[in-house]
Amino acid sequence: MAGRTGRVTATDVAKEAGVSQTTVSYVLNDVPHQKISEQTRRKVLDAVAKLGYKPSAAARALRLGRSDLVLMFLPDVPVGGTITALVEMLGDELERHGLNLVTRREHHAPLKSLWRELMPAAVMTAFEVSDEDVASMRAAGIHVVSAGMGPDAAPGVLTIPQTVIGAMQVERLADTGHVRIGYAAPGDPRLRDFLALRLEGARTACAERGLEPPVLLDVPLDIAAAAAAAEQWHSADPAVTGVCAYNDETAFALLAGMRRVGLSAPGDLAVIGVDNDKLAPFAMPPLTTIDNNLDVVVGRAARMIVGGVAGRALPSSPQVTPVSLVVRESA
Amino acid sequence: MAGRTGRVTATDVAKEAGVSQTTVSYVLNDVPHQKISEQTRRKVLDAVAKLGYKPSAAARALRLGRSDLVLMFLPDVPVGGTITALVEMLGDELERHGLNLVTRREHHAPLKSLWRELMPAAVMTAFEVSDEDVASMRAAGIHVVSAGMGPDAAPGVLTIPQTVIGAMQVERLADTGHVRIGYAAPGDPRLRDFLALRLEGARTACAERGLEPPVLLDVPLDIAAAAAAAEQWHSADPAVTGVCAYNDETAFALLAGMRRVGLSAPGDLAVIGVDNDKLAPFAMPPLTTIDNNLDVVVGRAARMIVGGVAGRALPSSPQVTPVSLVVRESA
DNA sequence: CACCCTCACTGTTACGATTCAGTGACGCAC
DNA sequence: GTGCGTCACTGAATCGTAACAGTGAGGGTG
Repeated sequence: MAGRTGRVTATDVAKEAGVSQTTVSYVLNDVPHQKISEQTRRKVLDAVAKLGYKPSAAARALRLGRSDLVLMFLPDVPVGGTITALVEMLGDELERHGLNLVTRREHHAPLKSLWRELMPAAVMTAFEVSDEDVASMRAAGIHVVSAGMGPDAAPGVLTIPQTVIGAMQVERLADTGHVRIGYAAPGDPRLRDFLALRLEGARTACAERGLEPPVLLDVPLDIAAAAAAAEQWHSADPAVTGVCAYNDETAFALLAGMRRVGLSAPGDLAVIGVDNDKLAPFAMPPLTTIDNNLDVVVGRAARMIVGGVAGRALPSSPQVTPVSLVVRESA
Repeated sequence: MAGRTGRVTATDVAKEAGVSQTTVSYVLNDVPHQKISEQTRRKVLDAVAKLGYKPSAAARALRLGRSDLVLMFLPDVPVGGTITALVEMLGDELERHGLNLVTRREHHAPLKSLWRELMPAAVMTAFEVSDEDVASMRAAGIHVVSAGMGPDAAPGVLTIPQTVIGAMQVERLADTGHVRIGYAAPGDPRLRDFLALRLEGARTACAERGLEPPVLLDVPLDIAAAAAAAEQWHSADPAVTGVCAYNDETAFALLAGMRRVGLSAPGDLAVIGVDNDKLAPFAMPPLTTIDNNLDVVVGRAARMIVGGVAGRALPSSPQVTPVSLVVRESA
């Protein structure tokens, strides 16, 4: 049955079923304009089951010129948090459609080298990629789905509107009576791009409400440093009474720093995070935050990727994900 | 230069360099017993650079009978937390050696079907796999690295000793004067296997110290439920004064529940977690926990995988990862 | 009964890499 | 000057699948 390599091939199945290897391929791929009798189809399927045949992904990829891999390029941000969850969810979803997700950090491999090697069915980028790169990938028959973070909702681009996040934070604080707003930036410089957009959203929202622009301070993941920032906001004149944190991590650090210097939320300083971290409900006090609805993003991304691979065109309508406010007690 | 497919092949490089395609392959793979003159080598390398040639992973995989993919089977535990970080780190590490990590949940695809399709260079399993499966993978030339969680340190198996974690938690509590110990189990039934081992470790440690076995209560990720559990421990007779939490998440929930009913840590109830979550220092009070040193695990796993693929034998010595106590304030 | 279709298949090639088995050219020994 | 051994390459087979280009059998038409 199997050759000396031990692998069961389509030829083995053909022999077992008493048909040609071509027929096996036609049956398994449900080739549109090929008529296969029910009887033959059954024989082939039985042989497949009996021998436990699994087509070789490598041979298929070589023949088709593209693999069943989906390549995801990630921005070079610290591990953990939102992106990791996104990867996890997307991987699960693609798996259901027979695709395999492989992730890659932006800085490690220059885009170009990798996609030429792997010939992925699709590429998903979670950061800005040059139009030139996108064009050459598209030319090679690869479906490219981009996740933008800006406010620009280009057709076929999946957008998580970072500016809206910042704006929504400010609005919550303004709605609860705060007029002097602070912004807690993460220490990590790799988050610069995200920070810039969220901050811009916050600034714009302040302007729209007739408030001063937010007072920006770094809040690294360190209690002492966070405490210093808290004091600085609290003792400013006029005092900052509400702070937008870059994310929940930063918010946790800030809350811890506040405790260190005897400040409490939301009384002395209201704090609102971003991400709706699993631990957010257990913060002291429970953390009010912005949920970026990753499940929606993942669902859409998966649909665009799977659809694209199946030959359907990308949606031309903007794909902006809604973000939502989760009110708890800290703001 | 390139065929009608647009792809630059080794044949294109050969033509450009004025040598045979075989020679190109020899140069690029540094084939041991083939003598290639420096001049020819240079010509080939120049042509490669000029054309931007990248070997096709699919063709290589077909020929070699194995791809550059590393397949990782994960237990079906909730997303987030330790395992996700491990995947992230391992992916980065393998990438440095030209390998691509693909993850798969235990429940989705039965092991067998996937490895036959992908012909991975190695398979890493983070849970128990039947010896039969391992044997057939090994027979197919795939390197299998298993991460066990039990106390058994089989040769070639990477072990994160879950029992030691539970024991270490108890020891910390006992060392700080606690004699009546509680154990906070997570609500999620999918964590059952891990729970059983950690709990067993805790039980054994209690016995060795001459303490009663730990009082087990469920602490789901819900403040009210956690509060109830906290009161139950606190009002027991004799009272439980120190609790081992299944992980940091559970510990956060417990601490939040305790606040709800006016109990504080470590005074009324000392709490010790597991995982050394990024947010652990910012808990109220800062969370004492067990660090399972994932970086060490990842380093070893990567070394075993890369070594195995390169043909080196697996280390025969036990590969038990040290876990360590991180003392903060909650216990 | 010659012609053309459709049906239900089969023979063969191509995808792009690795690698076994040569093959001239050259040097050296006897 | 024949024999032998390196050296530095090249030709061709091979991996397993997809799909193009047939092919014989059977049926309907004029």
